[in-house]
Order: sequence, then C-alpha cells, then structure tokens
Amino acid sequence: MLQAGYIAENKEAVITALRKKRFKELHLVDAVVEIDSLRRKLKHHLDTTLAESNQIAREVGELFKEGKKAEAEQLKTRAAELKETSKNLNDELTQAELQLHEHLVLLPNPPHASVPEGGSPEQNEKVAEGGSIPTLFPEAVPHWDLMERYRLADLALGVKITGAGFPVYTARGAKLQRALIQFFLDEALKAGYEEVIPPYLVNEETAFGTGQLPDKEAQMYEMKMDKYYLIPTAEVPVTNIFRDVILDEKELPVKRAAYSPCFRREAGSYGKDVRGLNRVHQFDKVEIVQIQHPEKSYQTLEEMAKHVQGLLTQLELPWRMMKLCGGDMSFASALTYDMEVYSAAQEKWLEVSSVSNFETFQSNRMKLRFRGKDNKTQLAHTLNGSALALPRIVAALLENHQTPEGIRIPKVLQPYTGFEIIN
RNA sequence: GGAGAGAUGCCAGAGUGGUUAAUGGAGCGGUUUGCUAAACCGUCAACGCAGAAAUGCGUUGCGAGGGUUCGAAUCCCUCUCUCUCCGCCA
Repeated sequence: MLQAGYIAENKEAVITALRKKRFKELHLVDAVVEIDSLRRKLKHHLDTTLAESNQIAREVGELFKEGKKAEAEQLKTRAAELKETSKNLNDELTQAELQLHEHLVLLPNPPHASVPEGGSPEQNEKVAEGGSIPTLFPEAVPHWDLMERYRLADLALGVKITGAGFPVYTARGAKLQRALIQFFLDEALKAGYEEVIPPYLVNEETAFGTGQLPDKEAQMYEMKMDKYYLIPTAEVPVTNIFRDVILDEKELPVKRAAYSPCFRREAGSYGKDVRGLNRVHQFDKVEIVQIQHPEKSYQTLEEMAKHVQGLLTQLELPWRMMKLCGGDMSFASALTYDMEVYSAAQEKWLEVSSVSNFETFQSNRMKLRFRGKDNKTQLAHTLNGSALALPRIVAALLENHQTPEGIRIPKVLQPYTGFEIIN
C-alpha cells in the first residue's frame, strides 16, 4: 500500500510505473489524490472546531468554580452547536478515510525503475545462471515415475486422505524432505539469519499486513469458525512479527529464517503443469525475511539472491535467475528475482524460489518503522525469499541426478540423509 | 467449559468528572569533560495547518468500539485480550 501523500506528490511517476505492471484501473490514482485532499480539508475543519470546543469546556469549568452559573449556561449553548458540527465533520472524515483506504489497497506496488517492460514470462530477463544441464541416459524418466519406483512419495494416497495435491512422502522420500529442510535452515543460520517457528494459522490483520488480504482470499485456506487462514508462506507470520513495531536504526537489518509448511489453494491453475510435485496444495519451505534500511534494501536483495544461488549450486542443480518483467510480477513486489532450475526429464525450467523487495508496500500496511539518527520514524523496507521450497527441488534432484544405478544424493546432503544413493 | 481479577507511553507506575497523562527508569540527541562516569537540558505515536527547512501551532491517543456530559483515563454499554484458581486434555 502506498501512502496517499506520496501519490499526490508523484502522481505522474506512479501512473507510469503502474502501467509497466499492466495495471488497468489507473483512474484510482486520481481518485486517491482527490479523496486525500478532501480528507485533509475535513480534518483541518474538524480540528479547528474541536479546538474551540476544548476552549469553551475550559471556560465553563472556570465559570463554575467562580460560581457564575448564568454565564456558564450561555456558553453551553454554543458548545452544543459545536458538538453538532464536529459530530457531522467527524462522520464525514471517517467516511473519507474509509474510502481512501478502500482505494489505496487496490493499487499495486509500482515496480522499481530497473524492471523490464513486458506482459508475460517470455519477457523476463535472465540476469544470472549457474551449473550445467546434464545429459541423461536414454531410459531417464520424470520424477513422478521415480517417486513411484523408489517409493518416495504417494500422490494417490494423499488423494485418499485429503485430496489432489497433498502428497504423502514415504520412507527415504520423507527423510529426504527432512534432510533438505535441515540443510536449508543450517545454511540460513550460517548466513546470519535467526530462526523462528511461527504459527501456521494467522488472523485477518496479519494476512492484510503482507498483502494477502483483501482480494486474495481465494488463494488461502480459511478456518471459517475462527476467521483464521492457513499460511501460504512463512513470510506472512514472520514479517508480521514486526507489525506496529518501531525498530532502532541500529537493529537493521533484521534477518529471520523460518521453516513452515505452506498451504495454497492454487485456484484456477488446474490442468497445466500440475503433474507430480510441480504444483501441490501443501508443501514445505524455508523462508528468509529481512527488514532493511531503504538505502540498503537493493543491496540486500542481491545478497539474498546470492544466498539462494549458493543453495542451488551446492545441490548441483542447473539454475538461472530471472528478473521478472512488470506484467509478471506480484501485486506487492517492487522487484522480483525468480530462481528456476532445469528439470532434465521434463525438459523445462521450474520456478523454485522467488526473492523480492517490497520496499514500503508491506511496511506501510503493517506500520513497520525504524527510528533514525534524527529521531524521526520512517517506514522500513521488507524483503523475502524462498530458500528454498521443497517439491520442485525434489523433482529436479530426482530427475537430474538419476543414473541407471539409482538416484545420486548430492554430497552436501549426504550427512543429512544418511544415504548416498536411492536405489 | 466454570469463577474471579485486570489492561495507562519503550518499561515501571500514580491518577474515581475540570486547564498540560504525575513521578521514576531505559534508549536517543545535546551541553559540560583530556577520556570514562556523573550532572544538566531536550526528545521518544498519529494526523492536520503554516514553513524551503529547522520548527511552531492545533487535534487525536490511557486495550477496541459506542454512549452520557459544556468537559471522560475516570461514569455506562458491547467486544477483544491477559493473568489467577477449578475442570478437561497432548
């Protein structure tokens, strides 16, 4: 959510930026400016009225003390008038504030200047790559066949217990999950992140803070009776730890890492790329979150991207980093890098991580600020990234490391799995 | 699930209808100082108006929302949360 004052001062720049994101409802920008100016007028008027009321109340008190009843009564009439006026003004102001808020939450975050033009994933820009694409032996198969052959995960069993998209990991498949989680967490700790284990259900305010609400209800599982939502990512509870918090500048950057299961309804995505572990409703992920000074946040974004690249390299997977074009970015992000790994058996790139800088978009919603040297508070920047999400990593590991003898486990994982090959 | 107590600023804590949320402490900034400590001064939320800015003025803020009153931290109603005891329970 942008600040109304910022929009009023940078209207043209905001419109241009939003256009890059392929945002259509540009009239909202004008509406925001207009409503905000009305709000300020009302506020000014109300403040003046209340100032007079307060003045009168003080005088009435004095008069009563001095025993001048008649004069006091006279002032009371004036006070009653003012009360009526201020009540009306207050109603109008509340109305304007509400309307302003309703408009503001519909505006996406304007993308960073370096974001490429474009409306679809083809226009994303490759900015880095690593590893090499393996040449598989002729009998190589996709991960869903491998999972079955080596009893690593059972999708049909998940359907029986819950529904499609809820895999049951079994035997060495389950251990591999645990090994990856542990490895990712250990790497995050080495990189200076502090670990947290957050709740997996969140309330409405929390879902609003990171931008899931309003509007994206359909992507989350909801507990109707208590109005809680199952988290789609640990980003939501972890970032909201700092909702309504004023940090000291010296505490920045705040670095947190959390493992959590993630729950996503993925409404409207059926039929395409959903085979095996490519798209599931419940999956495990280690998330890294940073809260950073606005002047350093882009530097931090690069650092986070490097961290993720390091993980992929250690897992011996071929990867590339894409800078998302305006039209492919999420609502809340100002700049997003997607990490993709090549799935040799499916012959396509799978998105395994998304690292984003949200600038003040989330912090404004959450009122997450820091106090600088000048003792003034200002909004902090929030960033987060998957480091990493498991299912597609597992898919890529199985496919890329398969040999006629079995699936080779990368060296860094062996201490965690306790086995070197799945056969 | 039952009963009781409570919620005041960054923290502690006073305040039962009358100007300004007392007082103490922490943090930060400043003055003083050879350095440290200490002392002293200031500051520590949001919004509005004026100003290039420093800043000044005003309004709001005592868990949330409503009400009574010229005037509410204080009185009334609704809700939320916390703590204590009992019951149940991994």
